[in-house]
Amino acid sequence: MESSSGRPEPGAPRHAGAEAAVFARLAPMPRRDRAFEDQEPSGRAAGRPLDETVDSAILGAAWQLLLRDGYSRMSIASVAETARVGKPAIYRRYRDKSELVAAVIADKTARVPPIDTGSARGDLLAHLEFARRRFTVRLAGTLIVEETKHPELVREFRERMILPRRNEIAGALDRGKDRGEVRMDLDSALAAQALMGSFLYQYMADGAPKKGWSERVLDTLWPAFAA
Amino acid sequence: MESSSGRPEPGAPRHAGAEAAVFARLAPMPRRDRAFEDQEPSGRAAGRPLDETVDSAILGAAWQLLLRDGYSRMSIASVAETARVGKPAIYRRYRDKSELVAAVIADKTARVPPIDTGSARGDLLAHLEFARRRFTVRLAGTLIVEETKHPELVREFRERMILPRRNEIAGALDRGKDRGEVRMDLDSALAAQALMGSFLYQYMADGAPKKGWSERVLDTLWPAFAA
DNA sequence: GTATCATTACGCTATGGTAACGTCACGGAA
DNA sequence: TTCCGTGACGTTACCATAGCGTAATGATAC
Repeated sequence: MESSSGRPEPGAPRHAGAEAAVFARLAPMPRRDRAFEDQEPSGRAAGRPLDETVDSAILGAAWQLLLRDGYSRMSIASVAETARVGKPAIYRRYRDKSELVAAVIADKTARVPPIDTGSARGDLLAHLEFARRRFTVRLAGTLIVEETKHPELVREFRERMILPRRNEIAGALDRGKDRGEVRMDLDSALAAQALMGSFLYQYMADGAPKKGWSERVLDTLWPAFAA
Repeated sequence: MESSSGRPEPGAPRHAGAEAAVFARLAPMPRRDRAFEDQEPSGRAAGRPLDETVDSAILGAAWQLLLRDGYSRMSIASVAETARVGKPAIYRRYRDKSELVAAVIADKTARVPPIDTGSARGDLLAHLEFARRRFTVRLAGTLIVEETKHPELVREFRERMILPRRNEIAGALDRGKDRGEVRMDLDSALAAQALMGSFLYQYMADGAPKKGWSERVLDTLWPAFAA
């Protein structure tokens, strides 16, 4: 039973036998660590290495299908097909679907573009516009539903996609305080939530907001932020 | 075959009724249409009538499982099992899963409790508290994901659960304007979105908010609303 | 020699949706 | 009251499909 895979990675059971997989729950990320730079100074590599173009094809396809179909409707087979890759190529890298999706989230991680227009209002407007064009409500929706079944996914999502952006916005407000544009006792995090939340709720109520929406929101809420 | 009425129909908004009429054009509806317009004058009923306890058991189970598992994971079989009902009893009422879920939404419809504390701040606080304890982010999430596949569901959700509440809150703000508590040029709908949206985003970022959260949000945003 | 690659197939389980069976509730007619 | 037709009831079985995860194969890259 012991998987015959002669995988050189001792600590990273990738897809072991059924029973081994149970214990493997503790060791996420099969071979993914390699992505963080091939430590292993010695050029160790028995056998053919993983193809990195396959890596990114899988991640790209998974991201695309996750957005389109949601978590539970996204199938490994469809990911493989979209990526023009065999299913085993996926299972070679990720133990199961949830691990793949976690990797996708990690891959797409935030990348909050550094926004600093010089004024708090300008920063907030830029963030709203960014959210309006990029924020993926559907992704948030499909992941939050998995809360009970896959809490790791929600944690990953929060820590990598939600919180960094909220903190970035809060930071813009804090800079505004230093410049005297924003009232000192404002709870920046709550303010950031109100802004981003407006977007979320707008999407829920009426669908994606149109151009000019960001300005209206900011005009409405700014009096609560201004010094 | 249009209607051999099978149901005595004592004002049962259950499956059919005006609410289900939304789907009437897409959906032939086996014998449900009759419920809201067919002649009940004559003691309409050939055969055994639908059991209303089964009606509500199905809706209750479906609601519960929809919240727990999300739309795509919720199965008809599990609904039947939870409701202690046979699958055919469900298919006798709804053509398919999406129609069942639409009926569930219709059934749970808003029921925005009339909130009127006498002050705009009091009303807003009450609404926030209500959302904090009752708003089902998971439901919103799972439905928004179905946007492309089942647009009717999203429409139903918006028109029955989201918009009525938003309008109720906006109404509270408008009453505040009349009393001079709220600034006249406030966009009430946007303000309502910011409040409810704060809740949504809070849930996404940190999970369900704790006690005291509503007050903090309101304290933060109120200056933007006040006259 | 080893481990990846794509392809194909397989076993298993879950699901949607339908059909058949015998039973039970109801209204209307005898 | 008795009987009958209608249609809902639960149960069980069934079909077709789809998904997950594994295995076998032959080729190919290190």
